[in-house]
Amino acid sequence: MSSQFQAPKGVSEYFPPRSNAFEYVVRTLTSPALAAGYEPIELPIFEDTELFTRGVGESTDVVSKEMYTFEDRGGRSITLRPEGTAGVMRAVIEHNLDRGQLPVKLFYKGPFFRAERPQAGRYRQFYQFGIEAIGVNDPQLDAEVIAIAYQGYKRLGLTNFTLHITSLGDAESRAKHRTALVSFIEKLDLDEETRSRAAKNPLRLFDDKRSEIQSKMHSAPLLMDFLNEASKENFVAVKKALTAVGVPFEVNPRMVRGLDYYTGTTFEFVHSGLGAQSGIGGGGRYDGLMATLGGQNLSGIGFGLGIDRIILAMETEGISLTSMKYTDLYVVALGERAREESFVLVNQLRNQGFVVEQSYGERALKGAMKAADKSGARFAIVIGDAELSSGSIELKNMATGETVSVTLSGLAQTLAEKSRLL
RNA sequence: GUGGGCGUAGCUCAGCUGGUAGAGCACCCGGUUGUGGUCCGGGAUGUCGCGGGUUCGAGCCCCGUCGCUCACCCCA
Repeated sequence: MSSQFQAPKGVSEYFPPRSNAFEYVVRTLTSPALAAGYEPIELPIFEDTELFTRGVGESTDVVSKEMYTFEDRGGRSITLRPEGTAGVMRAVIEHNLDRGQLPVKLFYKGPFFRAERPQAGRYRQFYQFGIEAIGVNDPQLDAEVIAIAYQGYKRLGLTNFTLHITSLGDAESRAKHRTALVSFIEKLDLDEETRSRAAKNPLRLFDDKRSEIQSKMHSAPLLMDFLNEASKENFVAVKKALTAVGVPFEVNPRMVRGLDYYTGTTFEFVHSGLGAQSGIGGGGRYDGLMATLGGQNLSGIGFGLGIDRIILAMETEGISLTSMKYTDLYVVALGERAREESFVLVNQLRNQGFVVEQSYGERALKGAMKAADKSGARFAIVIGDAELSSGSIELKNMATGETVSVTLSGLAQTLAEKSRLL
């Protein structure tokens, strides 16, 4: 029980049966993105540290205290990626992906790293699925990105979640609001730490969970009320498009995102069954990011969805996660000669596309059948000397217990027919 | 970085005011010379997180330490 090595603190790990859910979730989230023409991009897990300090923003907690940063052997400062968008933008700029048809539509998945104190749904290594659509600023594209996330959650069977959206407007709107908000906050009685947080980004105070802060912020000026005409129209168009495709949302003018690059439409999916870390995904538009990183001045929009939290959410909703393993046939062989022959048979069936498992070694038949049951296989066969000489086997339906006689040579055919029936 | 809770079998946990370590599940074998799920019988499994202290005696009390966990800040 006291194993010599333990996984590093706060990492999420997946092993059977739960790992089946992990693969399934990633696959399911990917399909709506594929349906909308997004293409995969595979990127490094570590990047030049400056990519994040400049892209994500020095004032964010992510950059100022949560990055895994180290020096490589060449004396370069390297950081394990804490989020996905900055790396995607770097690759787009570096490889000139934005020189052709726009928008560039990409999706990615993989591990991300933040050196935080772990808690329920928060890990130091966690997994995200994300998409980015770069180079076009169209409210329909905003709605498309949000709808892709929404469809992913729905396909997984999730229901207890809410989509919060707001608009941070354009630079002009934000500047006006910031002035008003800062002068409002100056008049508040705040502790030193909170005040310094507000100095970095005054919007952060909207997101403070402490009730005394919330009540003080109750009458704070909302960015929503400072949107200029263009920003307002844009937000109306996004909402209209979402409604048109049946994506329900709640406008939440107090919503704040943790990364500094967001502008315009921002959104967050919140699940009700998760405890303190309830965000299962979020994203938004980023107007200045690409230029900040040395590329063209193109706008983009994207999201990141937390695979770990989605799996937790599915578990709290009682969505069955362990039944995602699928096996057509379990083969039990009795005796030396039968084991040799059945090994060949099993391989043939696998090559024909069936999912086939088998028993190994000499096992008691009862135990082997139990293993067949545990495997979740839909059918099982037993092969011994009798079957080899007669060429006929009993194909057993594990759910009903019924058996039918089939010839060894006709097994694949029969299996294929039975599969089609179910 | 700050605060709470918890470390006993593979898993979930019980263990009285200190007196020789338990249950359920899972696993293996058998009841049924070759057909799983239910039932019955049998079997294997523990540095009681680690180190020290108190005591005739510590899983239990005290100190330290490590780990896990939940929450705050923040976020997927």
